[in-house]
Amino acid sequence: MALKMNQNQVFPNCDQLADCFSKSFKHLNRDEKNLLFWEEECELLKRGSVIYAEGDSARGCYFVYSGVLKVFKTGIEGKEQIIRFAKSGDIIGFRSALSQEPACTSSKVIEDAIVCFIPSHALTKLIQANPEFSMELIKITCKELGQANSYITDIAQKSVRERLAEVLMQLMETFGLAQDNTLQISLTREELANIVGTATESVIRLLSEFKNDGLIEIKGRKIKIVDVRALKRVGGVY
Amino acid sequence: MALKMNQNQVFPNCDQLADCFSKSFKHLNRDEKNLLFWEEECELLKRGSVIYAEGDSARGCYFVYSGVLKVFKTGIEGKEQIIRFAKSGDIIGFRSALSQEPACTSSKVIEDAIVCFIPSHALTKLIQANPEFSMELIKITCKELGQANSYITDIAQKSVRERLAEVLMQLMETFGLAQDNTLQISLTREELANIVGTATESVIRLLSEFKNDGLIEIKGRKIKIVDVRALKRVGGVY
DNA sequence: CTTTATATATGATTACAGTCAGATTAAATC
DNA sequence: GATTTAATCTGACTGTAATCATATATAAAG
Repeated sequence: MALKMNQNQVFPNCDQLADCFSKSFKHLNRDEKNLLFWEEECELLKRGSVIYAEGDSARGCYFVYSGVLKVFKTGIEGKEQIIRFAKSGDIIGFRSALSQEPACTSSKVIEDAIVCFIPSHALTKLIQANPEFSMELIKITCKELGQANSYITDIAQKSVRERLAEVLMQLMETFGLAQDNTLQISLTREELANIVGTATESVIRLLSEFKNDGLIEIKGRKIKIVDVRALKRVGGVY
Repeated sequence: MALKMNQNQVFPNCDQLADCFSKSFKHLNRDEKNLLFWEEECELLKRGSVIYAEGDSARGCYFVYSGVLKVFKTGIEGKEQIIRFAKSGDIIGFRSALSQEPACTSSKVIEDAIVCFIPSHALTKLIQANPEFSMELIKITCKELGQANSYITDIAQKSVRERLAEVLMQLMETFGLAQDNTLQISLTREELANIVGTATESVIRLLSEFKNDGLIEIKGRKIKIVDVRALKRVGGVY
């Protein structure tokens, strides 16, 4: 499965990984970064590849060097609920790596990604050795928890229409817009539905309503954000 | 607001607090527990009291010695979404204490509680000094995150009927049953609705359906669990 | 004990969104 | 480029659960 980076120069070296890691974790010295990326078990993964799946007992976690992943749970009759996305600089799967419990989410590639495996022992050693790192890990987890709690409230109280508008705004925040105001991430209607927590058909209908109302423009999977203010109003985002 | 414990003997002393704390955090020595509870800022709070509210900038977090609290977010038109409960041995509010951001949830007393304030600096000092404590905090947060993710999936995919049955099972897990199989927590119908994420009327209707189907018995706010297997089946809990 | 407020209960109505079915288009694969 | 597969779209129908209205019961307050 895993390919050593030196087999192919598309893979980043230890320093490049460490630089990228510093986007999220600032309090690591050179030795500590070397510890994390010593084994340099990088993989180049194409759209659709599975990084780990619900129930897997993890021997480590994964650092995303490039590309985009979705983290999701599999619910009733296999329907995915997308929990979050991970992009360059993010770590995924450290929950089960640390608690030594089976993974409670799965992770798949949305945009071709380079992912680096970090063994549990390296992560644990860092927590032992570096309190600032622990603190950052706690803060990252707390932030995710805060977002999860917000999403519980939204999904429980807002309509599908409101949630879809909100999700478009979140995607704009997370992935940004191109020069032509197009979302820098392209998802299938089904994936959008699996974020919003609704049926694919509902997303299709609502997207064309948004188009008719002049809020967005659609070219296939590319969504152009036309009226941010109106979308935020629809989504109840302030 | 805060009352020193030595003013009134209903309050626990430092050792009692430390013992209770050890239910959740096992890797603390005597000195570290003393650090946490040195100030012993305990409060006795009655049902309905607010511990902290959304938007508050916290100077610390709270340790629950006894009683039950609800942690919730305030959504559309003031409707509460209950995120979780906290009981003896739990800490609440450390997210905003550590990140120095305003609280993103509120917390209210459900059953009269004794709560002890832990200042941010004590918590931070412990994280600096004790990696095992950091690890426990990370694991606790991760566990909460896992539960939040499950709940997102449930609320997005299950019916109100299924979710109510599931919530009853969760309450049974968390608070246990008395000798007569009655849930050891009594909530208003509105509070139940604010966990499930539905209207109060729907909870009322579904509870009496469950009663007619022989799954539960109701005496006011006391809910007697009659048929666990059937409730789990309805809730899709396995 | 009486009054007021809050919680619970039930009915009637509406509407949002899910499901099912079929048609069309786009994307992969050979 | 042809074939297969997957994704998108549209329509019709259904059902769950929200809302509104009102009655009753229970708890809190005077």
